[in-house]
Amino acid sequence: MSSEQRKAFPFSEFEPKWQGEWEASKAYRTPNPGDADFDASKPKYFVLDMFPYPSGNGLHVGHPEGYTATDIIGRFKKMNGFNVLHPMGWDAFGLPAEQYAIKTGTHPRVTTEANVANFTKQLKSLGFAYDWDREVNTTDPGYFKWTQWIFLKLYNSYVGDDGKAHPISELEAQGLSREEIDHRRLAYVSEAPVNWCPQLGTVLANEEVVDGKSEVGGFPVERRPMRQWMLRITSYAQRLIDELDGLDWPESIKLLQRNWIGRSEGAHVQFQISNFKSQIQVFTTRPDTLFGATYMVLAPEHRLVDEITSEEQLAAVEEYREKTARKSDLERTELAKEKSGVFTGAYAINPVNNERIPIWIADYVLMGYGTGAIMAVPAHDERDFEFAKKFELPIKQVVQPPEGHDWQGFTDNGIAVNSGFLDGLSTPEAKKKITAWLEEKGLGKGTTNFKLRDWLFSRQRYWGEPFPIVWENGQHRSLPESELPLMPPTLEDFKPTGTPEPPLSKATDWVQYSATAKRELNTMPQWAGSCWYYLRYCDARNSERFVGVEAERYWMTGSVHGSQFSVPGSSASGNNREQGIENRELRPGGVDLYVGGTEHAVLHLLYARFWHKVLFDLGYVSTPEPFQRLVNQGLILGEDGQKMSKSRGNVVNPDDVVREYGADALRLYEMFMGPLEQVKPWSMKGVEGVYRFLARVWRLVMEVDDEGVWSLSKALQDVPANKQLTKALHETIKKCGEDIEKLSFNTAISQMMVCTNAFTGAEVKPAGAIVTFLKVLSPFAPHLAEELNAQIRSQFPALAAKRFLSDETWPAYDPAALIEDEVEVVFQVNGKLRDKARVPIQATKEEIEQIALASARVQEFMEGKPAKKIIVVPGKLVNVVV
RNA sequence: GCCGAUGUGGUGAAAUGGUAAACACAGCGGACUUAAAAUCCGCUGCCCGAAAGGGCUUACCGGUUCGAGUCCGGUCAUCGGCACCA
Repeated sequence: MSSEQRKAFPFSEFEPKWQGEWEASKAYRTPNPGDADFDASKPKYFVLDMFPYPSGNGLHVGHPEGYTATDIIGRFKKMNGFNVLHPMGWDAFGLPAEQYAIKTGTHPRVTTEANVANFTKQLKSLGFAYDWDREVNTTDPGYFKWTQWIFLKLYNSYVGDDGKAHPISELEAQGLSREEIDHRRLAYVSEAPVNWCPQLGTVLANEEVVDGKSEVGGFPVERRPMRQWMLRITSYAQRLIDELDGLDWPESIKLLQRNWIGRSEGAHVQFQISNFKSQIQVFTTRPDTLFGATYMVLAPEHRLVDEITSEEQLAAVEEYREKTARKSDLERTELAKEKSGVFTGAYAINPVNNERIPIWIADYVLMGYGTGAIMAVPAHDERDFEFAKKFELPIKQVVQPPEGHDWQGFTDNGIAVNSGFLDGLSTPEAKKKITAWLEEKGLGKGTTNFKLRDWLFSRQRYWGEPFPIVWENGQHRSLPESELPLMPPTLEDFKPTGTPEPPLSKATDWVQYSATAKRELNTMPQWAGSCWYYLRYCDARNSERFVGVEAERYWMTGSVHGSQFSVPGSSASGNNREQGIENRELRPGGVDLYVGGTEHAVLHLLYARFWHKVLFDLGYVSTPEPFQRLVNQGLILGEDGQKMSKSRGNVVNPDDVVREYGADALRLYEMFMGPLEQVKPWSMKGVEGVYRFLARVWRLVMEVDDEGVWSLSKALQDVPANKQLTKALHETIKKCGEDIEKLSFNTAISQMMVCTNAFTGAEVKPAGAIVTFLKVLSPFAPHLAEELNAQIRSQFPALAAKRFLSDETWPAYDPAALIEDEVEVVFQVNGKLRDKARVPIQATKEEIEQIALASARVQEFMEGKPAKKIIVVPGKLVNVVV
């Protein structure tokens, strides 16, 4: 549609006008506790979007999907008397900005600023009710000062026996040595094999490596040992699993996190190495199969390999180790099907039967999980089974499967056989008994293992938060808080060095902290800033603290007074959940609703929960969990049903849609497409459909003359709505209110369409009822609703909202208006629909039954047989069974 | 391989165990118009039938129920996640 063509309603005039008025009057400013206009009697509602990375491509149609959903909820809650916190900000550190900067030579701060300006303009053109005074930007020194501050909290904390974070000073008081303390810090330095990506010139977290390639860019990743900063997230593994229980998250996302953390129960078992002093410790989830262990496998990198390898096997072992080391992770997983390995020449003693069993090395045993060594039970483990077949190692049955299963490769529960004192026990019983036996003999111990590894937290980048750490005499120490924020150096050349040496090394002056101390050269990963931004929104301009005490308490718990949490996690148990919803103080999460994509299920959402728990343990926040309710919006596909991408040419630009159909149409369409959580394809025809709907609403109030000038419709009058319109209106108030709570926006919109169609058919338009309708419409299409309200106010000042519709109260529906005198009841014979009739609403069951039996069509299908049974559902149906 | 989600008209979809397909899109017909666009009104799951009407229909098979898109068991397909985790 060209711009010359007349628009169905002048959205391009009134949308910017209202955006300007809302901004000028700070219509969506949200006062904090302590502000003069703060109303402590109102409940709070914190509705959060996953803040965007301001990329150079600008807004994608996927962004407004979640943002419109939260905007509708926020506006609705405000009209229902809540103090609503609905903020927006920028996750602006990160690889793409730096990659772009390297390519173009423009400083990342410059491109980031330009991108933020563009995103801001785009978001403002959509009329979201954000409190822009609370805007945060992770690259702002006033923000990353506190990211660095939280890092110092991690650096200066350890996890005690109670499973909670404590200040490191407690260990100092106990007289622990410097080395012992460094060993316990939540942020620590480790020299370990890490994921190094040569093309990106940085290391990556496990979570950022997909199929052996970098998540950003898809470049190969290799493992190499490097000195890196790690965060001890594994200390929180159990709590990160347990405390999911109290959260209103999709079960699938909870499961994804549980699987990622990967808890498994089993035992550590010690195996003596024959003719050596050393022992091999293995982790197994099946200690009950110990009698079936016929060989052992060490990871090729295992430190005992050097010690135990025999002369004859030395060459073969060395060759195999080198070959494995050269393999990238990708190759190691791709070749997973074919087992490989080499005998070390050494033997271990099986502690239960003193049998000598060979020790092999093989790359199917991973150094990073468990102890990097396994006892192989080929009869009852698929991988061991394959390996044993290939290398002709003995396979010994120790579990009797149920009827009809082959014991070879049987991995489920059964009955222990050939297992001495375990014989006849079921698998769970045998596990218990052997674990007790091992513990008694000092040969092993029941243990829990997690797949989750500690979080690799340093990157060799320029565009990230510098660590507030200096090195002196080979030791690290933290900067005092007074030196925060630690600004990055102003580098002209921020390109990677081509070696693992970070680019900050080029800032030689900056690096030299003092005559004897140098700064840490790594920077933090992009996730750092997004781990706590929701807290900053509560008090975004606070320069004294990362978030004010009262602001945090109010927005996270709703309480203006003390915190209710004394024992972390205890309130998060399933039993308290129902109560917790009643009594919001008992809910573990602070943010009432968090909407964003699934792609953050295990990255951002896990990291943020971890930081939040540390801050909670240390007493800096009031809730054990950050996000109470999480909703994932579904991906929007291109018109061709494929994922939108430049190469496919199916990308829809929200700016184009706003230009041609207006912001309200874009908002409404994205909500009308289907359920929020569903994946759904874009359709421009669909946009036109909601655009037509908005035009119909417009024409309820406005009419056009021959010159194309719009004026208030003469059909609009100050008269009460008739019974039929009143019913349509009140049904709409009811259904939209309920649907918004359920996030069922598509059905709310269809109800508004039904209502509008009813009003369109009426000759006289009752102005008061239309204003009520506009209130219901306003969270969805705020510009149109505001404009029509203002138009109506010009002639019927008593009927319209005085200032903005968002200041109005959500209308109440009258249940009496919904009731009709007569209802249609359907008559079934043997469950098949045969007739219908309108009956008075107060008709008794007996009366309805009589009407049904009197129906000629019912009688015809009863074929003269007597009714065996008659089911009457008042107001609905009668089913006659013959 | 394991885990999860989803299967309803030509399309997006709707349906507290109670009239399947609301609301839209597309299509068809009509009104207005010199004409078109826009707007307004009507029709539109499939099969048989001139019609009245009848039969069938929520991926497939079976079960529970007076009654199943909805609940239970099984099968298949698509999408997403994880994947040598001992």
